[in-house]
Amino acid sequence: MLDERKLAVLRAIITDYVENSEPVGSKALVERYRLDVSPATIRNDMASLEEEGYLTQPHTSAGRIPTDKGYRLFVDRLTTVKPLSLPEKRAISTFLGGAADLDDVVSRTVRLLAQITSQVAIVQYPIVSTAVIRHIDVIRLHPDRALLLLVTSTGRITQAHVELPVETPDADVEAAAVRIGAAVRNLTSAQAVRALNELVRDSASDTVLPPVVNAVTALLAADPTTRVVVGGVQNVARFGDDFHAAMEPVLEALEEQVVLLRLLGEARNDVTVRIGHENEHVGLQSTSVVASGYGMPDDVWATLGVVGPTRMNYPSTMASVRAVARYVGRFLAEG
Amino acid sequence: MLDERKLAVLRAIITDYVENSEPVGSKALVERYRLDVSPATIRNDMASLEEEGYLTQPHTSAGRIPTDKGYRLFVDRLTTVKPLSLPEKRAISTFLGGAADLDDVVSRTVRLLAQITSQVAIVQYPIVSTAVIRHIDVIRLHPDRALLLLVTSTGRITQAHVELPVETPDADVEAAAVRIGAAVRNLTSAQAVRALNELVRDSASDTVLPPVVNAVTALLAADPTTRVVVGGVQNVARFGDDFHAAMEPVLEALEEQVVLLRLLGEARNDVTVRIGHENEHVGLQSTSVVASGYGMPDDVWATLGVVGPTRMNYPSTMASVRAVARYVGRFLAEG
DNA sequence: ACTTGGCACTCTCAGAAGCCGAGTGCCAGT
DNA sequence: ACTGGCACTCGGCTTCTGAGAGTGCCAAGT
Repeated sequence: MLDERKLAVLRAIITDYVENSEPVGSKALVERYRLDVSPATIRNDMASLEEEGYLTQPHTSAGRIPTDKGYRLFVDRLTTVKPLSLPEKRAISTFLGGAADLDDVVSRTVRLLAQITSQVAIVQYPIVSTAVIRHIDVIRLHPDRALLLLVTSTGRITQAHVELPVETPDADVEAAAVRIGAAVRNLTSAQAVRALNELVRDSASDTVLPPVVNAVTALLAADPTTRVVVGGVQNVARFGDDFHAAMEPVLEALEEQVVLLRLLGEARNDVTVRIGHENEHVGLQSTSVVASGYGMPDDVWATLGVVGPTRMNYPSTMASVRAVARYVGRFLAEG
Repeated sequence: MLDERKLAVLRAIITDYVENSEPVGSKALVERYRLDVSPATIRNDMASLEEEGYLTQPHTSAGRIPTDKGYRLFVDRLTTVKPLSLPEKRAISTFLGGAADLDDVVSRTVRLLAQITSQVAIVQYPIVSTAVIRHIDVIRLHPDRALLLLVTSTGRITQAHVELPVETPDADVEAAAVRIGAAVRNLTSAQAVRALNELVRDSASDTVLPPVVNAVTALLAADPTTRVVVGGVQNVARFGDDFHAAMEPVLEALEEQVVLLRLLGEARNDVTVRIGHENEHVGLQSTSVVASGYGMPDDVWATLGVVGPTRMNYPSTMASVRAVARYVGRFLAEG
């Protein structure tokens, strides 16, 4: 059903459509791409491709445009992600190089991604559970309440409130903090939870320890504040003329942390693409998402990616996302 | 030059234009608003108002629309900010009531503001310098580097890195942290800086104290991380049909923290309005900004506000911004 | 001096008509 | 299996037209 030439035709149509945003016809196709056959032949191929759902016509007797299915085939079989050029790599490296702390790394990354892809960038903060705990701190703000701080090796700070028995002396609180700190330092989230369980078992009499430990465990386990940062929203305005209508739902979706987290999907250390209707969220069904996990090899910390129109340059976007993901992972692993 | 009736005409035109987004003519005006004169009379007044720069015509023989100057007069002299209704007040109160920590308060506020005004909301984090220091912490991440944490009474956490002499024992670092903490606890930023100066003077021999103190002072003084949060960006899509062109620069401006901070302006505890070209930023000259400081009476912590089209409902927007600012201030003062 | 009705004028907008051209599908011929 | 030819379709652009809304101005009325 799909011989070589038909695939070439599909590839050419997508390339052309991505570049010019106009339905592409048989004649223009043979002129611009060296297909070495006549327009009539191409027409037959196009009709066949349309039959099978890879192409569609906006209206009778206009050119063809790719469907989501067409893009999918293109991404899966017709393209290879080219590595970035040396200057591009160097640009990424220097741009990230100046980062001071974790916030800075994330915000630089999101700006960088948005800029080099001209799309909307999304970066998830590294997940605490795969990093190592550096420090725990309990700060008494009120007689009956304390602030719990947790610092990880990636520089990330999470916090929670702890209710305390009112009459607890400050010294006891401090002692509890010290004990917990000693117990979990340099452990991963999973190890820390185990260590804390033991700690509580060994000191059942203590009144301060349990509430604090519970709070720490909750922070470690649920990791409820997994944050997502968005950048380059202004690029939505450039998604295309046909986008002016569908713009509001897209902007709306980008405001919802939950939607974004779902969008990035489960983390994997390679580039994944979700095209048009493959996205669950209705507001984003005329967009595509290109995402990638980042972290160390075999240890994914979080995901980053971009959102753009389905009519996007997939090879170059995928290359950019992959490159940025690798650099960020490497950068965080070092510092 | 501006008798009562002309002002009434201007008010009617703005009211009508805000509602219908269409240039308004003399006939429609006398029909919809009880002006008790003939269209011809209104025409004379309109011509005069145009002469003086309060109105303009999109093209000859269309109706008139207000200029920035017209809106300015309207805001300054033709409107009074009405207090919100009881249900509205209650809605604000319950929406903010459930907030857990500072981040939560800010994010709820920005969502609330965006929703009730249908515009883009901007909320600045409370400035550290007017709050009181609750806790200071120094966490050694590397032999030559430590993380400095600063927690204020509003629950805000700021951080910085400190370079340390490599051979410093952990105990010294801890001791320095304790001394500094004791010196500045429950002081405002300004008081703390003074206290730290004394501390350094009294212990000139110490090698650890100075770098840490310097870092703390820098955090307190420069307050470089004054953050701004934006929400309701999807509302830009509703600013109006004529906005599709000017949309990208607006979105771009909303991404720049610096621009936003400038936009909110110096904090004052009442509502200020900046209309169209009164904004410095070129991308925002077809928008208006309604902002207000918030905090305790006579003690402004930060600013919040909304960005919308110049053709907005000023009285209701101003009322909403004022109400939210007051509630947030009160809420933070209590908790 | 202000207000009003009348009137001529301007200019946009919506719809109709018509042409152009790009593109298609199909068929017969190589 | 490919190609050239041909009839056909249909959206987009231009032009034209009429309708309608709105204006500015003037002369007359209060």
